[in-house]
Amino acid sequence: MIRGIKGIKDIIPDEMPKWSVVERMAHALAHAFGFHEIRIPVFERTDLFVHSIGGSTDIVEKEMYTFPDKDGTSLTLRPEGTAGVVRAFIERGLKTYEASRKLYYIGPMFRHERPQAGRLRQFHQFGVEYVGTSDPSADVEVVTLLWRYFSALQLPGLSLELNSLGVLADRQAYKKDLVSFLKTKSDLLCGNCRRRLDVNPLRALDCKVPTCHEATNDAPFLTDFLSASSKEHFDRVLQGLQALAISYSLNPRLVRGLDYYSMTTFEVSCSALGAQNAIGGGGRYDGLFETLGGVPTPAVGFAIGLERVILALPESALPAPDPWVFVAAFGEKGRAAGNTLIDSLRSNHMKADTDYHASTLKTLLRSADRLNAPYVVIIGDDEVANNHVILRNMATKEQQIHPLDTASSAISERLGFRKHVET
RNA sequence: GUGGGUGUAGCUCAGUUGGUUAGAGCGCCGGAUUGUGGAUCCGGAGGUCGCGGGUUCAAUUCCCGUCACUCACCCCA
Repeated sequence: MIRGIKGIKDIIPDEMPKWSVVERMAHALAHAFGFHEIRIPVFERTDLFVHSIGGSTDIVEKEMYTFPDKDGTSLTLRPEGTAGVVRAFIERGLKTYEASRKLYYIGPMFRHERPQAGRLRQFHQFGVEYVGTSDPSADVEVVTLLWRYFSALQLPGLSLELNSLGVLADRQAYKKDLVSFLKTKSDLLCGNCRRRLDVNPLRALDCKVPTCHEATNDAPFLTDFLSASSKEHFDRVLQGLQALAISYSLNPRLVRGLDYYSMTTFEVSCSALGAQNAIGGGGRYDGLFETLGGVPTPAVGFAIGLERVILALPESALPAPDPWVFVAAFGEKGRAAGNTLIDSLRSNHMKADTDYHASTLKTLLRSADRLNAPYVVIIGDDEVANNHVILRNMATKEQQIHPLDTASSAISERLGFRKHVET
């Protein structure tokens, strides 16, 4: 037997109702906020990710699925979506299209990590990118969409944290100060943090090793190093969120794992999730376009892990299943009439199905019961002889007779009408 | 990459201090007066006990290895 790949899951039909809800809500809210869908390739040149995400990040250092093309070009399965969107934006000249200011995507991402609860090697993200404005209102809008999306799906135990990384000059001044501080505490730091003291000292701030946490207790805050304009930008973002009654907390330790972030960063965690509790996050990346060879263009976006959303999704977020009829047709004439009726119901956009394995009324009803059919149409030789069918409500056991020639439209109308009333 | 846990029926799991035909619940199939489902009762199908090797008269059970799944570290969504 040939097995699937570790950390790469099939999404089986049983799980699809949740996926449908989660994806439909993403499309619906993204559209409501004026974002337009973009579909970008699942693999790109490796350089794209190295230059955007950053060579010293974990993603690039050890988590990418990289392989040579036939001509030797190094290609990589996308570990995230922003790099590809920005590449497409620059390469295709999307700047000239009004719709391209606000983009969103849904699709699979790939990272070679050890799988665990809420972490897979192929996982799916819903992300948005608001391109071309540095107005703090854009930051607010993106965070608002993120928050409204989770609220609409009724996810429990959410908390939103924000931080500002400032502009590059702010961070450089801060890094200098932080490194000299950390060096005084280096005996407390874990090996990992000590190693990246020079390349990525900010990471020590959100290291979970207790001694590191202790060591960084009195560390200087990046917030204190923000320039006046950075600070003003961040304040306006926070005011915007307050005005919309979106509650958040400030986390000066919030450091994101991708190098391209600047200014506003944010993350939503979900207490219903377990160890991998980051369900969505993002921030501003004003320098990325330039890094990738485009004209300097400010932008802000987020990415949401859909598997994690599904793990936290309550049953109440699922819509009631559509009404449908199971056609219980038996006997020679009954089955023939049943097949015609099924086709006619389907032509009326009424979901109709049967079970050819069952041949008696008893087994047909049992099958209908197992399939959770709310209604069953009974049609045997007797019904055909009498020119009618029986419509049975499985929950109430109530049965009514419909003339055979108008049964399809009568049933479609009746159950279709119910559908509109219920939803 | 590192650590822990677990691999026995379709699913959830017992069990064998090494010993003949390996169990339960759920599910599935059939039946319990002929054309009315779920409940109950009766019957039935279904397992190389993850894989490989070792010890032994004998291994599903003990030992070693290996693979898979899983949780956690790390990191992120």
